[in-house]
Parts: sequence; C-alpha cells; structure tokens
Amino acid sequence: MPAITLPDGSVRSFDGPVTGTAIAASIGPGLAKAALAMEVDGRLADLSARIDRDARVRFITRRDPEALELIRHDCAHVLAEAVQALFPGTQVTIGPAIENGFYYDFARNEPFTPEDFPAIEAKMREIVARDSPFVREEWDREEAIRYFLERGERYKAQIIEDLPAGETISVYRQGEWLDLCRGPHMRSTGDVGTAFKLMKVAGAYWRGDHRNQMLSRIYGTAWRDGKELEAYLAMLEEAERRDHRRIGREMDLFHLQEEAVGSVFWHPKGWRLYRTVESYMRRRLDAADYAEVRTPQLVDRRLWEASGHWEKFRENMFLATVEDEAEKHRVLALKPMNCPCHVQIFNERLRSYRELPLRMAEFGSCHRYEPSGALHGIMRVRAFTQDDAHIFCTEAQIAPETARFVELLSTIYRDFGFESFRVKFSDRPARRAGTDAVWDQAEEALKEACRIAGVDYVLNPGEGAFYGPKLEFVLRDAIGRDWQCGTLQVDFVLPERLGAEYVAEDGSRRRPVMLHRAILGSFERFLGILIEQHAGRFPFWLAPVQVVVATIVDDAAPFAREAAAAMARAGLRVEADLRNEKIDRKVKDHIGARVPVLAVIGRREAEQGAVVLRRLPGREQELLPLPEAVARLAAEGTPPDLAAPKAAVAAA
RNA sequence: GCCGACAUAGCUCAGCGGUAGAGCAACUGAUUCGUAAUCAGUAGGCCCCCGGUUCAAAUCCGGGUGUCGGCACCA
Repeated sequence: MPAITLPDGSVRSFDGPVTGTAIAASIGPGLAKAALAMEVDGRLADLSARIDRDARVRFITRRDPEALELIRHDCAHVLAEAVQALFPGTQVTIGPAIENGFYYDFARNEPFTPEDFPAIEAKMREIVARDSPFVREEWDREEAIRYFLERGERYKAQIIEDLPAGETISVYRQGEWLDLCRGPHMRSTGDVGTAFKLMKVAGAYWRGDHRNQMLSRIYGTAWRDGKELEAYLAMLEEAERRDHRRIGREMDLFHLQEEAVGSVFWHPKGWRLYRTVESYMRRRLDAADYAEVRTPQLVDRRLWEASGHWEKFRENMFLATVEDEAEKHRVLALKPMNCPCHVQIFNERLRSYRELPLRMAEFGSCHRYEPSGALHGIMRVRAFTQDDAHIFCTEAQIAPETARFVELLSTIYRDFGFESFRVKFSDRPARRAGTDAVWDQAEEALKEACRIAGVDYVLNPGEGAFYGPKLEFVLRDAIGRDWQCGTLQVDFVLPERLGAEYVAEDGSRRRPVMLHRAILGSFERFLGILIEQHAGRFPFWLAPVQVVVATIVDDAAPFAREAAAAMARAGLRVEADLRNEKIDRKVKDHIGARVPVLAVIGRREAEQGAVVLRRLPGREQELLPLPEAVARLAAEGTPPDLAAPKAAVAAA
C-alpha cells in the first residue's frame, strides 16, 4: 500500500506497487503527457519504474532542469544506434550527457569525419520519429558479458566486468537496438525531440588514460527545443567573435610565429595593455606589503636537484648548455617556477621571526616545455610571466595570511570586471614530495585557514601541486566560461629541502612555511581572459588606445594635433586620425578598432577650441571645451586603485 | 605527446593537374566632406617546408613543421 507524497505535500495511496506512469495518470492527463521521468526520494528514475513502498515523488517534465540531462543522455543512445546502423562493426563504449550536450565514444578503425554527420543526423531523426519506448531490463552479469562478447562489443563486456559485484546490470532497449546503461531514460526516443546537432569529432582515450587505445568521439548538443538550440549556437558564435586570438590580431596586440612556438610577440598596443595591468598589480602588491624581487632566468641544475624539480618536473624544463670546453659540463635550466630562487633570497642571511610573514613578490618570467597539443593562443604558452609571490610564515600565520590574500584577490578581480569566483581545494596528488605526515599537516592547515577566512570551496581530489595542497580560484566570464587564475599553495616541503630557517622568539631555529600564491596566474593567460571577457572593448582605464582625435576637414588638423598632445600630457593613451576620409568612415573604423572614445574636431570646434566626445560604439555626442574634455577623460582613465581615495576625498 | 582537420596576398577566403584570383586592408591621385564604408588608379604571392609521381604540381603521394578542435597535461 505505497503512499506517494507529491511536492505540494499531498499524499496518494495505491493498492499495490505502482509505476510513475500510473501515478501521473492518476493525477491528470496533462501531467501524464508531460512527465518524462521522475524523482523518487531524491533519485532520478524511469517513469516505468515500480514503487512498492512509501516515497516522495516528483515528476520531471521538459521544463525541469533535469530534463536537459535526460534529453542529452537519450540523444547519445540515439546517436549510438544511428552509428551502428550506418557503420556496421563499430563498437560502442560510453556516451554521457555533458555541459551543453553529450558525446559518444566509438571504437572503429576508421575515424568519423564531419562529412558523416548529415547521414548520421538523418538516421537519428528517423529513430526519434520511430518513437520506440525505452525498455529497461535487468540482466544476469555473466549472461550480459557473454551477450556483448558474442556481438564483438569488447568494451561493453569490459565495463560490466569492472562493475562492482552486486551492482545491478541493466540494459535499455529502444526498438531492435539496446545498450548497457544505468539509466534512467525518458519514455521513448521521441522524447528526445529534434533540437540536436552533431558538433565535432575528436579522439579520446579509452577511460581517459593516454596509455589506452584512442577512440573516436562524436560530440553533439541537444536542447529542449529549437529556440534553445539556436541560442546555444549563437553563444558559440559570440565566443568565436570574442576569441582572443582573433581580437589580438584585429587590435594589433600581439602575434605568434613558428620560430618561437609558445612565446608571445607583444606589439606596441598589446604591450601597453600588459604594462597597464602590470603597473596596477605592482601598486596593489606594494600596498599589501609585498617586497618585489627579481631572480635569474638560467639556474644551475644543482638548485633544481635540491628543490626536487629535477626529479619531479624535469620533463617540463628547458635546458641550456654552452660550447665552451671549460663550461661544457654545466647544465643550466630556464626556471619553470620562481620558488627555489626566492628561497635563495630568504636564505641569504639569518632571518628572525620578527620578519615573518615575509611576502616576496616577483613578476617572474618562466619557461615550461608544455606538450604541443596543450598550446592555445596566449592562454597556454611555454614562456609566461607569473604574478608570483611566496609568503614565508609560521604555521600560525597561515590562516590570517590566507584571509588577507583572499581579500586582496577579490578586490583585484572586481577591478578587472569579474564579479565572482569559485574556489577549489586540491589535495595530495599521486606523484608528490614529502611524507604523508607532512601532507596531513599541510592539508589540515589550509582547511583551517579556509574556515577562518570564510572561504567556501569544493574538493578537487588528487589535484594538488607535488609539494603541497592548493586553493584554486576560478573566474566566470561574461559568457559563462570558467577560468582558473589565482592559486594559494601551502608548502612544508620546499623550505625543508632547501634548508630555509629563521630564529624563533626563544632563540631556536625553525622552518618557515611557504605559501605560493598568484592572483592573475600568468599575465599571458590573464590578458587572454581579459580580452575575451570584454570582447576587446576594455574598460576605459585598460584600453590600449583610449581616445582617437579625428578631424572632419584638413583645416582642423593643427588644433587636432594640439588636442591630442594635451591629452597625452594628461597621461591618456591617444592617437590622432588626420586621414583624408569622411567622418562616417572614421567613426566606423574606430568602432571596429574598439576605441572607447572618439574626439571629433571640425572647423567649428577648431575655431572655438573644443572637441565633440563620442563614446563608441554609442551615438551620443557631447561638445566640451578642450581643457574640460581632457580633465574629464583623465579622471575616467585613472586606474580603480588610484581613483578610490580620490573619490573619498571628493566626498569628504 | 595522441586522434582528426587545416596551411594560397597584411586579413577573410576562392581556385583542386595546364600562365595565381576576389573582397577588405595598403599605396597614389582626386575630393574637404558634420558622426557606422567618397571615387579612381597602383602595387602586392618560394600557393608552409623537404622529397616523390608526371611532359606539366598550389592542386596527386610521402615525410616534416605549425595552427585549429578534442583527449591527455595545465598558469
């Protein structure tokens, strides 16, 4: 006599075991038609599942968030059937729903190409139109393995073999075709609908392990309806328009070339942007009591052996030698990290507890040999500059330093236009230095610090650095993509390995703890993110070209030059456009170049010593005397960390 | 690094065995114009590199390199 409690609190009793389909029907024909699946005591289940005891039941309709996941998962099954129908001999493996869609990994000698998509999609539409019910069956383990092996489905058989003993083996039929699957599924293939599209093919390792066979993966996207699909495709187009590689070229910020793979050639405008960000960061670090240092690029392997990098990180390091006979034996490495060098400065003389916490910062230029496939524009490169710092402190200072750091990082992200971030806590990786006892200590200290600093995090198991656990700060950009930038890592290992110590209050020698921390991560990566976040239309204080002074007639040129010079003297980044072109053309060009302000000067303005300011890409115009225009723009161009006190003064 | 695709003018791309093309940008000239493309002309190419097939290769084949999309890796 199961009593079913619905989300509105009402209870319905049934005489015996009852399916979701029957419950929905008992509630009303509308729901019976709309229900795709259900949630029983918080767990998603097929509508056809029988409930034989009291339970809370919620029906999932197309409008519910869970529906998308169901649609995508079912769509993956439809894809798999279509592929096996069109390409006999292809083995199926797994096909989960993912963010924005789904994929299915196939084992086939010949990889798929996008040219195969139209045929596959057509077959998928047939399967959806066929509207075959998804029918769940539970099979005996051995029988299931035999069944799949007989059909040459070695991967499926492998999956079953690796399932824990006692796990129910379920398969889902859709017409003639079936797949091993945990479920749940919607009622039938028809519920998938037609708002899906195959997106791309890619290789993917079986079980994500690079030692395994490469499978052929087909990615697709699927939505509730055509409108959602359109919106998603439009978002992808927007992402493409924002691509920092495209904008970098269009705005003449930087380029990359074969002779320096993974290193950026910064052009004047890009470097201006870089310097604006760097100057801002330097002021923020100065204000936060960091001491900036500069350490060598090329360092003898002996230091890397001592630090542990030679053992744990060598495959990522660039090595350098010289021809000179006397020096031939010496192996130098381009530094991949700054920490060992910072410890050298710490160790250079005896340190007192009074100096702690000692915050040592460096805009540290690092080189790492990254796998070729990892390179991506200026976001993933082999030569980059970290906004790196190491805080030498006592264990008791870990928590307050963490709080201080999170505070600094939040305000910096806000200044760059990012309103929120998430935090991940990464604990000990398989490949690591230091004993388990030290790791216990470090992880505990960092958790405690989060508690005290009020930082909420999600656990990211096994992803820590080789020397310590870390917090990772993840930004979300304007179109919803996540970027990991900041990091804070607790390190008990390196001070030990490199023999760092200080004299404590009682005169004894103690080991400091090192906190490795970065806010932007690397300038290259962060500037890429910044470009995409703002689609190249930077806030005024960051724009590489803030103002273009544009003339309407040649007669206005002398005053335009004067105006541009006055702006430059006020610290503005300004260019003059004196070309013999119509003003319409100049407006269009500078909108295209993402210039934030156009200062237009015609004959009238030249005569009265004024400019017309137009905020691009907007249309409003404002006529101002030159000195006022300069003052106003200069105020607007003041970086946020310098502007704040000024505003406070004005308010007082 | 692995799988796949791609590489032609500064940019975006067409050409796919028979003399290398377009649009935009650039340059020159005319025009002096009031807020999202003025007109005319000129110039611009080791068709990524190295081999091979062919009477003939940008085009077909092999090998490199790089880029792009994933995977793996990661700031």
